[in-house]
Amino acid sequence: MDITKHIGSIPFFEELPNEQIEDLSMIITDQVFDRGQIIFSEGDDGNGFYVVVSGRVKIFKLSPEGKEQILHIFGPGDPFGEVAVFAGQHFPANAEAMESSRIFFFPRESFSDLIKNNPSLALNMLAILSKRLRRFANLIDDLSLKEVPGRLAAHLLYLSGQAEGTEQLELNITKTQLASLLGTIPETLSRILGKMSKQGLIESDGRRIKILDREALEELAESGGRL
Amino acid sequence: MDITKHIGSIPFFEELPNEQIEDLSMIITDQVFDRGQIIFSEGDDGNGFYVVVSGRVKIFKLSPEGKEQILHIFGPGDPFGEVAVFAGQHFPANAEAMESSRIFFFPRESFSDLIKNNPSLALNMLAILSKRLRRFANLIDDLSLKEVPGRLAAHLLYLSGQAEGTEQLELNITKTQLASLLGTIPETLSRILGKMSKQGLIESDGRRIKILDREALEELAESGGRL
DNA sequence: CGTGGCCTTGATAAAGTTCAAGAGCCGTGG
DNA sequence: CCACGGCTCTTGAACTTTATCAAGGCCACG
Repeated sequence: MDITKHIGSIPFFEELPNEQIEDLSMIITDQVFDRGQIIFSEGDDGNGFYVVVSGRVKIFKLSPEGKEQILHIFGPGDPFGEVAVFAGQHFPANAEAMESSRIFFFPRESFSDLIKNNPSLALNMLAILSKRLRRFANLIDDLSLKEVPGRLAAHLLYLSGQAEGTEQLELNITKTQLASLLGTIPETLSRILGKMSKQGLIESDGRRIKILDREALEELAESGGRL
Repeated sequence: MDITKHIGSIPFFEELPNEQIEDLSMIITDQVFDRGQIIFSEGDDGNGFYVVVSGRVKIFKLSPEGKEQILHIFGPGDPFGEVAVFAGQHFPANAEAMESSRIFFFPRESFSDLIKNNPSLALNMLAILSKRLRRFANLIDDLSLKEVPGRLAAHLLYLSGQAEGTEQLELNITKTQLASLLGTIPETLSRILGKMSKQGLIESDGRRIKILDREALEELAESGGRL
């Protein structure tokens, strides 16, 4: 098995001495999930956490009527479900494989033992949780203070920040999912993309979006914006 | 000074050996903030974190037009601003004293040293951050999936859960602040409280609110609810 | 080639915000 | 002691944003 290789390449475990990586490899469960398969559901007992090895996983909440709000989309190297390990017992949201994905599972006990002996691991984990808190704070801010065009503008700028330089973006999710990520519905998203195109802010062709007027987008994102 | 006594009584530091509490007391800055005074602003450099000793502190985001979304309200024993210590450098939101408050400040360096030697401290911190993530996830869920009546119902039930048993609640914040906490504005909150009263779900008199029909409220909170 | 998912567009309706005005409350200072 | 200013809360009316419902087009995959 090449499990140890995989573990070593998870950013989060990088600094771990080989010895401990081998220990880890003994307690890991290695699983593959098909596209659409549920990894865990809100309220399930969480007796460990997961790391994406390959593929993508979406973390989301469901309203009683079945509408979903996506909280995160995680890819290779990203841990998820850790909240259940440190606070309380059950998962606060649902996790589903967006495509065929390989996932490592780390049982709670062994992991918290590990942390007790590895302060740097704890600090890593603290950094990860802190970053998520920060992102959530922004999302809450956006949801309550900005309207959809503002949220979309902010998101596009965020994406272009990732892929630095280029004004040319490629969505790696469907527009329906993007809508859910922005806290709205596909119809509304579609209309707003339309308006933005008509006003020359962007060019939108399927999953390809080109930023034409970055300043105007920034203005929109800042101001909470109307179109 | 009785700083050590105060530190010992912060839940979070409880398990710390006396020695280290004394070490801590050497590096703490002890400050008093008046009502309305800003403790830090979004974007400020965060070279440490805070703990409320007495009083109350509100953590919030501001829209460019000045509308605020309250993220947390913290009281005695609650730490805040830790995100800046573990992830990145600047504070992701604003902090303001809601009343005259005594606050301890812990410089980043010394605190992260401390954590390196105290795994249980790290675990405590992880638990705190995890709980906040969980609360945020719920808030996001509410904001995007529920309408205001549903959020209000959920919040009232949450409050009554705290003060266990009684159906009689006393808000300890203004209705304007409650509106901000729910992601809406005072006018809307006022109207919805009015409707709930008319329909016999609650009785509302100033800051005193009495739950008359708990089941109906639960139904509202569950279903995302209309009135 | 048909079926299902995804995307778009239109008409309609609901929820919430904005703006404006007024009432109640409280602490300060004349 | 009373009046003033400031703040909170409430209510009404107009308006805006967004969701809902319905229908049609497109594309990929079996």
